[in-house]
Amino acid sequence: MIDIQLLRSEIDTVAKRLAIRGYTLDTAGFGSLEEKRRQIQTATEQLQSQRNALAKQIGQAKAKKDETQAAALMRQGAELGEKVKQMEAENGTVQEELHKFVSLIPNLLHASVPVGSRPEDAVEQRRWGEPRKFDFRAKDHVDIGAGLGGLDFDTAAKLAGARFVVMKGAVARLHRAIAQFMLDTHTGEHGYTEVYTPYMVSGACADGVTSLAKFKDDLFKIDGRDLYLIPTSEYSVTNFMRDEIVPLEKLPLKFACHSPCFRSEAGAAGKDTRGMIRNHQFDKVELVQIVHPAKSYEAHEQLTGHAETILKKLELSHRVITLSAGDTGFSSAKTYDIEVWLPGQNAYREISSCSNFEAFQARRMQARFRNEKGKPELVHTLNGSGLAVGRTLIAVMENYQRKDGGIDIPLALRPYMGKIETIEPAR
RNA sequence: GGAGAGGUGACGGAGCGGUUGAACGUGCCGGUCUCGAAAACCGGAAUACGCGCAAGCGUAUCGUGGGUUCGAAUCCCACCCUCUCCGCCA
Repeated sequence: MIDIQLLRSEIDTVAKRLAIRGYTLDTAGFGSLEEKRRQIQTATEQLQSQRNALAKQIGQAKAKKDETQAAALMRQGAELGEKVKQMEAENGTVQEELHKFVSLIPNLLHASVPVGSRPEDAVEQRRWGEPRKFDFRAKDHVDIGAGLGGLDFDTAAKLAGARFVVMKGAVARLHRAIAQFMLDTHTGEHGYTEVYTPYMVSGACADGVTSLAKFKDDLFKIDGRDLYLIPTSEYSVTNFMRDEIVPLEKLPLKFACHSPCFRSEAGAAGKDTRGMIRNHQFDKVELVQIVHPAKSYEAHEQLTGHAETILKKLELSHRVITLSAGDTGFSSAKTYDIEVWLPGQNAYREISSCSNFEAFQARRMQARFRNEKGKPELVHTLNGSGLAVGRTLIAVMENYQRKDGGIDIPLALRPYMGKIETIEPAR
């Protein structure tokens, strides 16, 4: 949520900044809603004040045993009470309306975010390694997986329909090894605390990290309950801070979480339907940081670096881009995507998204710290994939494939794979 | 799933229909004392919002949401959560 005070005091500036990301702020609509709110709230509070004063007088009259006086005042109170109730209801409605209006506004972008709304408007920050060259025609992970007997989309479809996968044997183990490797790296070398969380969260938590009203169609909801399957553990982990005020010295908080992620992919019909690039269920190791507002951009660079480390250790060529204004997510002020080279697609594809949300999420979930003056202040929140496990598996399979259909295990993963150094094609 | 107990400020813990935003204690901040510290004593300190140039005034908040009442932390209802016992279970 953006700061409503800012909306009140500098609406034109806010509108201009939102326009950069292609969002048209209804300034007139806000103005009239805000005016209405001002009137109703003031009127309500005045009535409440009258009611409270009257109640106090009645109390005093009763204390003095002046029953006549008390009875007269109580008649007045009954009348006033009705008015108060009506006004309070009206006030509740307008406050809710205003809150809804504001909560649907996306975050303001950082000044360094490239203008534009197309993917091509993203700015490449850096590139690491060379796309691997093969002296044979490189296959994609679907064909490699079939050859290894390790990826089975037919069985998955039988179980749950499209966009799922069944992994078997050494490939399933490799998938597990990748997750372990990531967690160990982030906890052992980057100072993150490993956490395990619920895979379902309440609607309030979902609304804490983004707009539930806007994005509920992307989530799987538990039938008849206020519970959603997490589309990323950002949903569970960031909400550790919901309604909390932590001491200054606790910051920064750094959490790493391995979890499955569930996404309905409602708007992705026909996109990336082959293989396991875009599934309803995938594993991810998520990095979450809760930091002092003055440190969030520094933390953003570090967190992105932590995610990149995984790819470097796996010797996978990748690049880092700053998403364009139009592509930056609803809650984010600035996002770096890390894209890994996929020979099967002959392209760099997203494997991590690292965002600084500034106080946007913190304001939604009232996540605060006690600042240098001892006053509560909103924290800044960040997160990034470190990395998507399924897509990393794809990258490993495609980049480490051999002409005979087998794959080599990257050195960094071998400690997690027993004595296995390769996965050989199925007979 | 059944039976019971309970959810109050940073924490412990009173209050159980009326000057209670909330006693008291601990912790915290400032001061007195001290060479310094401890102890003792004095004082201060919640959050959000509204109106106002400001001083200030007002409103809301005692798990959440409703209700009763002139007035609710206190009474009633529903829900959530925690604890104890029983049952069941990975």
